[in-house]
Amino acid sequence: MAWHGRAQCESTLTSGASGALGIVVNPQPTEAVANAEAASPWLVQVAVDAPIWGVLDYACDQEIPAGMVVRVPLGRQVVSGVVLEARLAGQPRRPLRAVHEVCDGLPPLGADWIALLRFAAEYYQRPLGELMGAALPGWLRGNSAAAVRRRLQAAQQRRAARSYVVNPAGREALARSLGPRSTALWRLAGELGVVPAGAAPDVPLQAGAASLNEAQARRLHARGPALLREWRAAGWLDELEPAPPTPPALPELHEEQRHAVQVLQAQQGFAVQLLFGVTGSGKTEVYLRAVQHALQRDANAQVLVLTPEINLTPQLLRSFSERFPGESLALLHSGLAEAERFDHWAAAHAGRARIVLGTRLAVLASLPGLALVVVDEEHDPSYKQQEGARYSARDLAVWRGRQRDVPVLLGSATPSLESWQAAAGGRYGLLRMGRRASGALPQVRLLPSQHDPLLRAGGPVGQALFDAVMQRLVHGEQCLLFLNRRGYAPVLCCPDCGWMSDCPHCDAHLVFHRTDRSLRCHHCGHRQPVPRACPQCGSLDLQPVGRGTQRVQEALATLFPQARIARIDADTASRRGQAEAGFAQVHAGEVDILVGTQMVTKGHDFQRVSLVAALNPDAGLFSHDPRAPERLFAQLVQAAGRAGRAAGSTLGAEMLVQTAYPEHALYQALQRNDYPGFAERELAERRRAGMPPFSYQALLRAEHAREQRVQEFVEQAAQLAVELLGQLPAADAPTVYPAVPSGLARLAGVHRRQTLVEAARRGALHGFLARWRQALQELRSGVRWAIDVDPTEF
DNA sequence: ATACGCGCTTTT
DNA sequence: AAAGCGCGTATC
Repeated sequence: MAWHGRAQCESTLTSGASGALGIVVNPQPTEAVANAEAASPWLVQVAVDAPIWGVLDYACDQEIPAGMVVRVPLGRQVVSGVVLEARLAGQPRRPLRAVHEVCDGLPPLGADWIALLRFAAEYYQRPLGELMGAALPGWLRGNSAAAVRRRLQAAQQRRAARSYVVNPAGREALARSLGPRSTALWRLAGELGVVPAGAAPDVPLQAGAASLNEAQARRLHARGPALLREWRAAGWLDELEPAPPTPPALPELHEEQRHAVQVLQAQQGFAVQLLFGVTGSGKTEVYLRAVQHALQRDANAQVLVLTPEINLTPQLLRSFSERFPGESLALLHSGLAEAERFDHWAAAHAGRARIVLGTRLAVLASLPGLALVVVDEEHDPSYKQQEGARYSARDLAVWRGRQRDVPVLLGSATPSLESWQAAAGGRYGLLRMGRRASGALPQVRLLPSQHDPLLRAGGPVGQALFDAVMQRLVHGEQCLLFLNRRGYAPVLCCPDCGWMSDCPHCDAHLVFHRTDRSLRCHHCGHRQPVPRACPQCGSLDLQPVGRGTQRVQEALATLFPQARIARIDADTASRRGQAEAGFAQVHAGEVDILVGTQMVTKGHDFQRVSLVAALNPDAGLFSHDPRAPERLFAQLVQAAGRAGRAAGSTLGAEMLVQTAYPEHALYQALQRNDYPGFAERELAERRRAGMPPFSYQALLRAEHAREQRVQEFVEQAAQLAVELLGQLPAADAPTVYPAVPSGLARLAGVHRRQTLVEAARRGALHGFLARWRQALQELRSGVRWAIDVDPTEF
């Protein structure tokens, strides 16, 4: 299909500003307002990324198929949008602006992709254009059709890049032909291992340096690829045939894996399997086999593999690229540079990338050949987007599976209660893997903190934990200690007048950071120097209260003077790669004790760590957030998984929990390694309280700098809700709870309120939400608000 | 989002 | 009177 890049050129009167006297006659280039019937008979509906609820109408001189990406004028800028529909229109009611150009290099987005986004927009109560903006790579928004074409072409050339090696005859001939000068050409030749005659190769050639591909050559010299081809034509170079990838030997499956793989391979069409496997039970191998099966079945098949933010880094990626060396793999996550992400997105959209590995945003990618969806660590909270369109990537993954009638595989050692309940109810299949493939699960020991002398004296480590750590040190094994507070102390306090270091913008304490003597707000980023004296009474005796990772590190240095102690948290990891460097130190055995926040419990397997300890996890037991217990359980299980892969541990792997509530059911279940028991209790509680997954929730979140304005807004919202509920059948009507201040009632100087809505049926909730949202929009309140469907944070 | 206009306040 | 800015509104 031949699409002209320029659908309808704007007739820019460039001469408008150049009158003889230099008088600006028409400072704005006059745009074609395309209402002339003959020129632009087509009316195109376009979704653009702006907080606009409807779609926008543009004029065009040709039909454009649905799904095409177009550039359209919006206000005074030109942005990218997606064509939803084009039709021959009569006289438009008012003059329409013209489609600027069509991104003809991109194949149109498929009807299934548009249906996915329509669904997500409706379900999460957000504008379609906004969802599309989140789904399309940001690079597309700001670049012209020509730039898109160039970028696609460059990627094409990179793929086609051939590699060359110099042959024995060519070595001398090439050296002679180059002459003594032209350093640029010599750089190319040097890369091929050709040295000037007589020059002593003082730098030994690196292995592999003798082959050069066209992409590398381009970086060395603008005409690099052309030169390589010339030299090839002269017979000096040989083209290196890409070695056909050798399929790696497959590891033996253990019994549970074999069963899981068997079930997955027998699956036809849409079905969700929940792979409940303890840490180290070999879930990844099951994913790999399922992916392999899907790819083998159909040459056009694509698989989507989702992973939580942190886990993307090395391990899963390596597993996939090693297992499928010949397949094109696209990565989609926010860490990629914008243009690079576009390349990966385009590879997925073209169907070329057969494996698409990414974080939550990847669930919105265009995948014309989607044949399998895998969601690793499906319980992970990072699958829920917490701003803008607050979608759940896991839920949308399941939706996509149903839409395409393909299997979905959810994996976790601690499944979400939603998925667990779905499996219990038979809606999902359940595949259990309870055996660790290598080594035993760590023993969990609960250490009562209540009457511990060391803890009472204010230390971070009780007697039992001290002894345990000491033992590991003696045996040369590593320990990992974590707590969820970074900084030195969570608050600075004046013992004389009771003053506390509070954030001027948030309802939170300023955290004392000793290294740079600052007080910092971990919520809004506010930062100020530590006052010399109490700002309220002038006392010089300000005391740090509580413990953060810095203070723990300091205390440990005193307790274990012989140990090498490292700390990894958001502070030490502020600069890129610094965390990786810290992890590398641990791997290399240069560290005896690693202190950190939750950060250290994710993603990394430490071969020589045999003891993991949670210093004070009790806060998760009594939070007002109903999801705190399941998050705590998942975190502790995940942390435990960091230990005990140690093959050579003499003491055996242990997970220690310092707690004032060793009898608490959560810890008891943890100790028995009994996720099902924990889930059953939690679900019973949820059922009793009528909470999800036994009901469906949405949260109206509202915020404004002036407290009164938010308050008025939530009151009006409640009033509107009452009116709407009166119109709905009573049996079905959702419950609208009174508005309450959000968890952090004031954040960065903004006051926040929230209103919970709950219904027994999803349909009832959505019927209400759509109307409520519309009514709230019509208020034009000036208060920032949003509806969070299936909220996970309160 | 981004930009603009309106009406109010503050500044000159 | 001019400049400044908080707020509401439209973007096709």
